[in-house]
Amino acid sequence: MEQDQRLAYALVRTAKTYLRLSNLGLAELGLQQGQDALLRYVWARDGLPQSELVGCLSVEPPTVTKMLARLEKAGFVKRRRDPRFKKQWRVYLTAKGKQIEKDVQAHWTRMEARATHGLTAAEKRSFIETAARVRSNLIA
Amino acid sequence: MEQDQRLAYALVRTAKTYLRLSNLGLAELGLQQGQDALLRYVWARDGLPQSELVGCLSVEPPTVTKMLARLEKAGFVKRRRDPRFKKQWRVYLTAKGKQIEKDVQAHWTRMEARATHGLTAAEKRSFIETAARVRSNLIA
DNA sequence: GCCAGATAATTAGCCGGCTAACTGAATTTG
DNA sequence: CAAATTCAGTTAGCCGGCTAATTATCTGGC
Repeated sequence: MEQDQRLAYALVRTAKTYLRLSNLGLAELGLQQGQDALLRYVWARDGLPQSELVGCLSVEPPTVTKMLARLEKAGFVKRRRDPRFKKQWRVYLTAKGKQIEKDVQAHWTRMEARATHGLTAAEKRSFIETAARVRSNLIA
Repeated sequence: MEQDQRLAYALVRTAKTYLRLSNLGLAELGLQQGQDALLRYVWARDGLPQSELVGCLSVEPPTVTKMLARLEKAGFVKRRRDPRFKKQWRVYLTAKGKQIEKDVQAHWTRMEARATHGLTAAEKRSFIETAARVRSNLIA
């Protein structure tokens, strides 16, 4: 079909395929869908404000509220009000949240190897660069 | 961050950005999220069986059930049982469903132009081809 | 012909995403 | 200082996606 000539179609279809497969691995670690994406930022900076997650994840505030509620319920993070700036919540890792980091990173590494199998370094670099240009076209 | 060197990260992030923007345009036409993707197959073959949509969209049966229920409620399609093969439902366009086709295709064309702005034909082709290889790596 | 198994679709219930409308805290401004 | 505004986060409710379990309809083998 002519649709198959569209970059957008290839992009979205491939991303969906990736996410579907990736979620299987995450489920084995006790995580759902985009929870790894959120944890990534908490691993990088323990205690970051909730509002910053909204920015990092490019997602709306209610989405973060729900995700954190579930991650907290599942025992990966806990939230505390900032004592000086009380309208703000900060997100902290629990022991369980810290422990799972290396498993998730191993999962990402495995997924990346599988996705890029048979690509040269140049092909991979070129794909990433084009994706970045497409994204900035869309944001502009 | 090192994450930015991963193809998968670039892929998923760009696709999300695309979908978010695309949905704004679809909303103006009275459609939601993936409803255009489903309609595409009905435009190509009016009266196709519901089960075929499951295959085309690479999605699970309950997802199609829900999407069709909403598209039907919104008046874009109607479903009829196959008279000979009664366990199967077929999906037909309404007048409204037919009318909207050209608007959606114009939307896709606009989005594609915006996404690929500044890319050469070769860059675009190369991106699509790499995406296809990544996808087949993941499916295998 | 009849019963077992495969197949088409549905229901219930969960998660991630959104918008709209709201609460409560902090800051700006008259 | 008080009122208005802006900002952080929540709640409700919708949609697209999933899995698990169920219903209804074929199809095959005995």
